[in-house]
Amino acid sequence: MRPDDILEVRKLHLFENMQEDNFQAMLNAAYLQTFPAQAELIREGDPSDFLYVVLEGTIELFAQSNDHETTMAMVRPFNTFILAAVLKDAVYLMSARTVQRSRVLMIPNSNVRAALETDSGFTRSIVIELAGCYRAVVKDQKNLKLRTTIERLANRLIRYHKEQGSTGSLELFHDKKTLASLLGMTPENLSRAFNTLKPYGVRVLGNRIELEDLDALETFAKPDRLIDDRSV
Amino acid sequence: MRPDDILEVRKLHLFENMQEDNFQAMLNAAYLQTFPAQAELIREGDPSDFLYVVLEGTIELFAQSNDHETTMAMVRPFNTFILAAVLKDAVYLMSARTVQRSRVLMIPNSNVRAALETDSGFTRSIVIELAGCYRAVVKDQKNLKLRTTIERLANRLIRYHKEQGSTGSLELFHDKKTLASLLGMTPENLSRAFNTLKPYGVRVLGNRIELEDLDALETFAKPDRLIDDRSV
DNA sequence: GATTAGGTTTGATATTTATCAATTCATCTC
DNA sequence: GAGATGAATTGATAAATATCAAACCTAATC
Repeated sequence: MRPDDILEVRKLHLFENMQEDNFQAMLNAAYLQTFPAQAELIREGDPSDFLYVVLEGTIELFAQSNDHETTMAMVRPFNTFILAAVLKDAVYLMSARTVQRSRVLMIPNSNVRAALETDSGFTRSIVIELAGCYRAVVKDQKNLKLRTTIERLANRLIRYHKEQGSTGSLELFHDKKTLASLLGMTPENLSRAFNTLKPYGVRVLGNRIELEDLDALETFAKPDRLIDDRSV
Repeated sequence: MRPDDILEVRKLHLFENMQEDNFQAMLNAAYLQTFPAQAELIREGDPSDFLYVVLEGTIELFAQSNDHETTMAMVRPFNTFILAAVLKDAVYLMSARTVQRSRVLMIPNSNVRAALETDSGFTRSIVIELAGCYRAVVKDQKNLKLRTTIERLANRLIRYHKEQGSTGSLELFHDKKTLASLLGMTPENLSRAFNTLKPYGVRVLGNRIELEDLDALETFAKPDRLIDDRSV
């Protein structure tokens, strides 16, 4: 494992309150793996074996039922995924695959839960992390139940725009098919939703989106900090 | 506070690993309140002040945005609500109101978080509880994104039927308007969804629903343990 | 027991969203 | 540069869901 990777992992909120020796023990037990694009990391229904930390690349969390598939979330560095399944020692509720070639740290389930018992700083961090995950899903659910597809797209564009420095344009890090699924709609509808937003200054240039009239877009989208603000 | 209430609270998974003196201290700081029907307990966007434990009655958690309102969950004894907001010391993401006259234990935010720091048994229970809450919302989201309204209704009926002892009939504990919102549809559509399920042996008698052909209903609903099984 | 209020159902219709098929576009390979 | 592949878009249509209005039912009130 590269020294600056260790540093990055150490800086994660989840690990920053952990005692140094516990952190080292956990790292020693962990595996660092690089996966090619489109590799399946976990499958829903399987018992949880590792806690995953994304160091490089992008991971798609998705779920299936009755021949339908939907994207639940995209995980980018330096975030963890499927923490809840590990803590409850339960089966995964979501599957995970790489989008691009990705580097991932895998910490065995048993080591995470051992550290949970012995390191109170780690335990407190886990509580905060989990509470944050919970609130993120609740916001997602409000987004789904209270907005139309077009409103969801508009607000997502505003969010990405802000995250990328409010420069008047933004880049989509996943293809439109995935974005559509993430927003709970079909690719065809996403395409039409972009057209509907044209009068509000939304220009689509492949993966680059230009927002030429942010005020108009925000008036339309009516962003709500209790849904869209990741930090709340 | 009645002795058997204390006993019930003590038995909650959230408190069962707490040290006796910490539990007593927390209880001493808590308020026991009885609210009439339709009383608003908390409003989304307000800073969190209490952790709530439902001892009697039913609480509806709901959210609003742009003149729309949706029911997020119904909380019955003996469960807690808005734990995540308290732990993060953040604003509420959901509002809460009583459905019927309800008795509720209110533990001040600061006492919960103090106990979190000092009582490691409590901290571990919180981790498990939170992880469970997270997984419940993830299941909800899969339910919303992967199923039609009619499938959601069918599976919900099967779940209530099982929870109530699989006697061939079940009772709805909330009115149909609320059930519709919980399932992400309008009351009119819920009514029509019930009609659509008639060929599968679903009989509606006010708040009582009879399932006369459970096999047929399950064949239609295709229940999925990774969505419908509360214990997974 | 008549009256009222609110929940529920039904009917007619509109809107939203999905599906299917065809076409365009971009990218990669040879 | 031709061909092949898959994503993205467009058009036509179907299905799902919401809306609006009216009727109906039920329970509470006076």
